[in-house]
Amino acid sequence: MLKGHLDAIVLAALEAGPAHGYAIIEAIRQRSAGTFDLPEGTVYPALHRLEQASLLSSAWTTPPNGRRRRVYSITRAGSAALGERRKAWGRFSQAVDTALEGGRA
Amino acid sequence: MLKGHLDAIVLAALEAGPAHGYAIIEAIRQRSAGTFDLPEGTVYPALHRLEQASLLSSAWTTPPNGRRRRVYSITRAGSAALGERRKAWGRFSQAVDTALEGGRA
DNA sequence: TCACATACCTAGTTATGCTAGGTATGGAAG
DNA sequence: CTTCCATACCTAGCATAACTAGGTATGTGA
Repeated sequence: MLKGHLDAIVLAALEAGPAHGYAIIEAIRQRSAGTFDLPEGTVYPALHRLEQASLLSSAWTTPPNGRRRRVYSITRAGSAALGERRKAWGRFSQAVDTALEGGRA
Repeated sequence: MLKGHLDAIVLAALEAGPAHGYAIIEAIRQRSAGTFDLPEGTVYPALHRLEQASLLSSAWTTPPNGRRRRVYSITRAGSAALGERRKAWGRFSQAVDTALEGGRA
């Protein structure tokens, strides 16, 4: 369970440049050092959600020798949202750290 | 949204000693420096869940000059589970950190 | 031609946190 | 003495999110 931070992770994966669903899954696996090996049923709905929210845009591509792919790009709003999410994650993880340690930190 | 880490936070709050629901809410608020100001509708069901799972035990108390209170204590299994949760949180937060930073960390 | 990897999708289940109510008592204020 | 507030407990039902478990289709190599 990714506990609500999936959106930020997907946005971050697309920050480096556009990619299609399968590649995003692979990128997340590598960027998290293997910890997040996400099933398609998790990622595809998330991509649709993010596009619905205008944080991503998508376009179908059919390269001459390849399969059809839906390539996602992060939008301006998506970059802004990612910035927010990163800050929110920082605050959240800090708070959990101190709560788990007894408030001593 | 506490995103699945509520149980660990509640267990950690009870590590210092038994407490009743209202006091636990207060303790969590202080231990998280005000970040987690949890509604009762979040905490009470969580306490019941944790007792159901034998990670907590409870007893009613009626102090001579006070109201009835249900005091929760962490069990042996609860302490063990808390240890696990702390480790899981460490792994999880580390993975999110690197995923958000681009895997450079 | 048969299997496998790539590539996409969705319906339905489950878990969990929260909203929005409700009950009851002790103490303070008027 | 009654009215209000803080304390203290509870639950039904809602919303969201991630995952399970399917399905479709195509290119590639055996």
